[in-house]
Amino acid sequence: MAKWLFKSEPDVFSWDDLVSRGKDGEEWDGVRNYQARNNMREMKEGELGFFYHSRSGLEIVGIVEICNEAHPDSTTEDERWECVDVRAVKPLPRAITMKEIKAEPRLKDMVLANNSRLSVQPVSEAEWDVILEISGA
DNA sequence: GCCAACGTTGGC
DNA sequence: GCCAACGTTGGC
Repeated sequence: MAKWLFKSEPDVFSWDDLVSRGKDGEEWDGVRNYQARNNMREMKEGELGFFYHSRSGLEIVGIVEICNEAHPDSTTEDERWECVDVRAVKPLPRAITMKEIKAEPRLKDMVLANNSRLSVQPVSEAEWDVILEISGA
């Protein structure tokens, strides 16, 4: 199963906000970038992703699950934009910072470290495992 | 708060 | 179809 990573500014929508939505999760709306949208179209229900706090957080804080595959974004009439629904699964035992990711040779090719602008991105199985490992999971 | 990097827009 | 101008993102 593919792995993913979702970025959000904690001041706008944080991990705690997602946790508060419970098992129904939240629509990952507002994405207006084709690459990010295409990634969401690839997602299958039940796949997992990391939740990353950008800008004022700069760390991976938790694991989310895709609970609804791509559907039209309810926040726009523009039918180009689609989104998935995600729900919080569990927090990482320890948040992994951008600094740690950049310092870890095995994560040097991670999209997060190389294309800071992409808000929804794929994570390789190897990268996924390294993050869990250094987090102590 | 700054500004580099990136994506998008629109005039030609 | 090119590319300059513009707006936004996000690390620092």
